Amino acid sequence: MAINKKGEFLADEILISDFARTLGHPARVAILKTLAERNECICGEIVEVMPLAQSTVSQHLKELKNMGLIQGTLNGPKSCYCINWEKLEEYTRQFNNLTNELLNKKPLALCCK
Amino acid sequence: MAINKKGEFLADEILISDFARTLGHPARVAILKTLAERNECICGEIVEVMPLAQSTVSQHLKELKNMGLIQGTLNGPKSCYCINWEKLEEYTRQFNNLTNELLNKKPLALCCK
DNA sequence: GAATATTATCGTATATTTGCGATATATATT
DNA sequence: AATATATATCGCAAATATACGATAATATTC
Repeated sequence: MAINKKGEFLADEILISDFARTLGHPARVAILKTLAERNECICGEIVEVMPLAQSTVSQHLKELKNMGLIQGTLNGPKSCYCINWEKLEEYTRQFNNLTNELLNKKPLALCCK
Repeated sequence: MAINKKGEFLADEILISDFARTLGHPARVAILKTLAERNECICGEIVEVMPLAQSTVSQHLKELKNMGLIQGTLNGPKSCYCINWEKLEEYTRQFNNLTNELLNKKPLALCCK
C-alpha cells in the first residue's frame, strides 16, 4: 500500500483494533489460554503444546508482550511468562464497551428491506 | 511462510481469532460503529465518513460480509448495508466466553517472582 | 572452562493485508 | 439510447504477518 492510514482513525478505535489484531491468530489465543490455565509457563512448555517451531512461538510471545498482554522474566536460562491481568482486564473492558455499544443499537425492525 | 498452520488449532480458537482479526483494523471497527449508529447505510455514506478511497472501503465491507458480520442488499444502483445482529451477538458471546475463562483464572498471588 | 540447555534474534521465503486507480457492471435519469 | 450515478472488482505496489532454520546470547552443569 502507498501509506498506512490506520493513524487517521479515533484513538479508541485504534486501541480496540490493536487488541483484536493481537488476538487475531489462533496461536496467540492458545498461548493466552495456556498461560491462564497454568498461571505461569516457561517458554519451552508453551512450545511443547503448540504445533509451531520454537522461533515462531517466540515471535508470537513477543507480539503479546508488545501489546502488554503478557510479561516475561528471566529465570536462569529460561523465560517465565505470565499474563498481565491488569492489561487484559483493561483491553477486555474496552472491547466490551464497543460490542455493548453496538448491540445496544440493535433495532426492533429489520433493516435493508 | 512455508505453510499455513492456522488449521491445526482448536475450532473455537480459530473462530475467535477470525472474529478478532476481522475487528483488527480500525476501519472495520469504524464501519460497524457507523452502521450501528444509522441502522443502515448505503456504501457511499460509509465512504464519506472514512479517510479511505471508495475501493478500499468496499474491500473492508467485503471482509465484514465474508465474516457474516454485515449484509448488503442491492437497492437500485446503491448497496444498502446493515449489521447482521445475530452473527455479531454470537461472535461476541464466543469472544466473551474466552475472556471470561481467562480472567476467571486470575490468581490472587502474583506470578513470575 | 567446556559442554549443555533454553530462548531471543536474524535472515529469508512466502502469504496475506492494505491501499489506490482504473475499469466493469448495474441501475436510474434524461 | 445516451448519460450519469453508485458500487464491485481487477491489477498492481507496498507493507505487514507468518513460519522456519540457523545462530547468538545467557545461564547452568559437569
